[in-house]
Amino acid sequence: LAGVSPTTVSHALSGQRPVSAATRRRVQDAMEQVGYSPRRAAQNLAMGSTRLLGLIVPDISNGFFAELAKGVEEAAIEAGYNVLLCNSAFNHERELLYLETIRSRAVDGVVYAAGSPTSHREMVDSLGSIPVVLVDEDVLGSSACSFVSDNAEGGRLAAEHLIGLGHTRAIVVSTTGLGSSDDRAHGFATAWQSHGLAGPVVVDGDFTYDGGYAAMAAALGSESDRHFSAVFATNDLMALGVISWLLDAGLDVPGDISVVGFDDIEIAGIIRPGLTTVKQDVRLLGVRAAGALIAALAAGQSPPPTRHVQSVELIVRGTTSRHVTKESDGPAHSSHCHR
Amino acid sequence: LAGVSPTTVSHALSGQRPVSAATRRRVQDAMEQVGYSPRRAAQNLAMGSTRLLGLIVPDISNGFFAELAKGVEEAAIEAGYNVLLCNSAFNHERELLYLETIRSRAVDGVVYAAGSPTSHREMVDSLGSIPVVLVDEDVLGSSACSFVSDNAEGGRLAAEHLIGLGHTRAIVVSTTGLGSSDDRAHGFATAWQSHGLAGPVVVDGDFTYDGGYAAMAAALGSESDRHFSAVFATNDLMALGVISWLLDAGLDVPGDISVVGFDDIEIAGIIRPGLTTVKQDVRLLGVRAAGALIAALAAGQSPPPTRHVQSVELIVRGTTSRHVTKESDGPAHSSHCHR
DNA sequence: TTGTACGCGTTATCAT
DNA sequence: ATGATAACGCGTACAA
Repeated sequence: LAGVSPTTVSHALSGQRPVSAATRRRVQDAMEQVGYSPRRAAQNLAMGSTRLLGLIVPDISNGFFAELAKGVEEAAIEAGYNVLLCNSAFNHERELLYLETIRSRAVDGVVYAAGSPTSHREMVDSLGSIPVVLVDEDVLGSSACSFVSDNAEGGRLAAEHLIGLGHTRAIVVSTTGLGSSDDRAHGFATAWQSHGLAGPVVVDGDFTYDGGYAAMAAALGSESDRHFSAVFATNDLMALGVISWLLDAGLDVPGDISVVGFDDIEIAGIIRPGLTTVKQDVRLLGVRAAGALIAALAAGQSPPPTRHVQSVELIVRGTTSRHVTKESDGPAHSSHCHR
Repeated sequence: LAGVSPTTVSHALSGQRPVSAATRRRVQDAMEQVGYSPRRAAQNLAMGSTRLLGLIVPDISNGFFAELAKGVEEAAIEAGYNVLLCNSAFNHERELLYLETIRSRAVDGVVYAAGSPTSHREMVDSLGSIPVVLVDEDVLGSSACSFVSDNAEGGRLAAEHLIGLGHTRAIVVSTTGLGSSDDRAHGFATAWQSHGLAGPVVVDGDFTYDGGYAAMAAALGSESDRHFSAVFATNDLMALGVISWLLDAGLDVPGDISVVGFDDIEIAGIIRPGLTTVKQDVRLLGVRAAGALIAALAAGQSPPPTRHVQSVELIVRGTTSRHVTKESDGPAHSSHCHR
């Protein structure tokens, strides 16, 4: 060193106790000279805290989780934390491996975006006393702090929008079993029925572009039973798949069928016509989730088991239009509905 | 503990020296009972290695870097490493902060995707002896190991494709100063000129959808000097912006103008017509970069300063078509070209 | 205002 | 095949 004891160096940096200005200068100069910086590993060992946050996501290359990661990182760096990227790749073994990593690295807290409805409970429990916040998906039976978008409200907004345009028959393309998707579908159906309309048919499909395409194909490919003029897909990628299928089937969007999505991903505003969708601010969800976690950490506690619901917004673009009842509105046999 | 010395416990786990089967069992049982797992911080301190990789990206929510992160994580976890997410947000101060983080956390190695042409050299140098691999962008004057897609070849493929379709006049929308974009534009121009065609006009624009749109607007909005039938944009988002502008200007794609992009992002295959583009495998780029880094780490060295170039592939979709010279091929005053 | 001594949990070295 | 001891680098209670 340059003149003083290790103790003084430590306090000069942490400010935990008074250090004379002259001494502090000498310490800082010495640091500059040798390019010294405290080794985190040693600090961890001495203090018990790592200032490291674990971020568990199923697929970081998925735009949703990438956006979430951005928000989490933002809040983390702001508070002097770093983020350990844990990509479970929808693989349970990988998830368990990361659980072990999180324990052995003594991560201070975890932001857990499960992304699929499998065995969350077990995961959350096995974190033991490590503080966790859940994002996007609630975990049944677990009293953990969670941050979700108002999925049901989003479904309701989509329904009200379509109803306002005169639509009376719709189908919903949703990924059954996925909490967020179910909530969106349920919110849509509830609003739909509250207007005295016949409950929308729910079609199951993967939470992807192909899933949306396949769902439409499976539900409507063989039969010509198109008693609907609108589709609500529980995410934008599915909605794009739905639109592709409709176009391939020779139908016009929104001329024949209106389509509403969910998320407001970048493509939604790029395609022509633009996709009408329910926008959720995923980055902000990440910022808030990590913020709550960090606040709890600062207080030496786990975050309170509150369910934080973030509002969503309907973005009206070009894939929805007023429904007009016309002769060509469906296959011949459906016209008896209008008698 | 349960019966033996700390030394034996350590060796029972590491296998660094023979331990009797009975003893190993007792150790394992004891571990299960108390849910013990070695604290990484202490291992770091004792061994000097953290098995942590730093991943520096400018924007994790950008599909390119998210995909890259996925590949890096994959290779890392495979080799028992973890990934520290460093999102610089295109902010130099943030980048310096992360540099300090990387040093203090004693990260074993760094995967550095600079993403912009500012001050890389300084960054790489200040990492000191920490092994680095560069991804996507080379760093001038730095003899670091780098992994890039064959950008020039991609540009060439795009040019050859358009030339094969009979196009003779093209413009290139590129982000000047961005190495990868410049390489793509240069590869295109070189191939173009090698066929004796008049060099393509290069228009500058941000590396985004809006950048592509604005570039077209700036270059062609006021004048009607459309002496071209094809556009090569150096990434897909820009290409989408270009297409949007063309459509807004009342032009047909590919009827009037053919458009080629670069990257093959998901949207490219979703939009109608599909975007003809040059595909690069970003995930694989990440896997290879991290793999080389880890291999070097295992050998106790820095990765050799080789420039690894990964091949790219032309994906022909619907935004390119044969160029036919017709009356309506341009504004009236341009027809004198055909005399 | 500064210094001393100890502990954090693990591994390397040497000894048995 | 196992045990004892000394680091690793830092924070902090305690003493000065």
